[in-house]
Amino acid sequence: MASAKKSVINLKDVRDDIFTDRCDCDVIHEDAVERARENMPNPEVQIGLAELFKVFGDPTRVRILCALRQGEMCVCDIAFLLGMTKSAISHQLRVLRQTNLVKYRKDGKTVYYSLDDDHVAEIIDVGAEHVKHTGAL
Amino acid sequence: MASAKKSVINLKDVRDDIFTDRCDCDVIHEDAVERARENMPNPEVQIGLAELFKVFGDPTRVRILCALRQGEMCVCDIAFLLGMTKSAISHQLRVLRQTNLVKYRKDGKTVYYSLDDDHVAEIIDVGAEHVKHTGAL
DNA sequence: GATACGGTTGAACAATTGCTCAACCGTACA
DNA sequence: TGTACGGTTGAGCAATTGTTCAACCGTATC
Repeated sequence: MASAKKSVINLKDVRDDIFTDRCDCDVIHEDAVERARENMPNPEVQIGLAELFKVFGDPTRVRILCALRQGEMCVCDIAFLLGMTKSAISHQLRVLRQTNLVKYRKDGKTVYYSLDDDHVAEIIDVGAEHVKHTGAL
Repeated sequence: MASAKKSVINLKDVRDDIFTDRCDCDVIHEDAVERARENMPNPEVQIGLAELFKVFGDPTRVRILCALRQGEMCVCDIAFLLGMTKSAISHQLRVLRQTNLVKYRKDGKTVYYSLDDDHVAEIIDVGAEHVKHTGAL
């Protein structure tokens, strides 16, 4: 839980999965497997991807990110906007902080949060485009 | 669970969250809240985003998608590549099918899976770029 | 100093989730 | 027809996760 690394997903476990052969079948198309193995992002990036998207994959967190995409806000503002408690929002902001998706600045009692990186907005936009395009709802 | 809609996240519950005021504080910056409320994607898109990213947010599923990004593969190939059982892979492929991220074709006993949409590859790429850029591991 | 308020935190609980296991379906081939 | 194999499925279990609740920290104001 409060492991040394901030990783939500245990990298070692996944590595074990990768290198321990638990497969219950033979390869049918060696060429396809070889092509995939060579061109896929390396395991570290794969796990990083899963961790990144996992954070985006919660309604509360993604709504917070959508809100912050429009400009910085304090915890109370976000709580009011989403109709949730400060505590619930603060817990999720902690996750977003630890994964470097938001940054913050303090001013007196107030803490202002904002997106940490242009990539974050970009990911939201690409995702939103897909959602609208497929109407997958 | 096996609800009428294929939604993993219950849209109605989130709507209730949105419109039921569970906030335990006052707005501090009305302008910021109003700006966010006006410019955020609508609730349907917000939930769609969370559902989409939730699917990407699992190591096994994202690795499957990374593999299929290099070309179509059958279940056995994927199982071998990831060192997992056909069953485990098949369960995850079902999720990917239901969310329209992969499509498939049958040929005899074999089922070939591939990405359903260019957006899927795009999302992987944008995410991978962010992961490499931040070194957030 | 006392009070109020923005914000954080940890424990606990309910809900969700991914894999395993065993059984099963369909197609191919002997 | 029987056997083998690719693939799917449902139940069950262990692990993870998001919210609530209560307590607490810091800063500002009286």
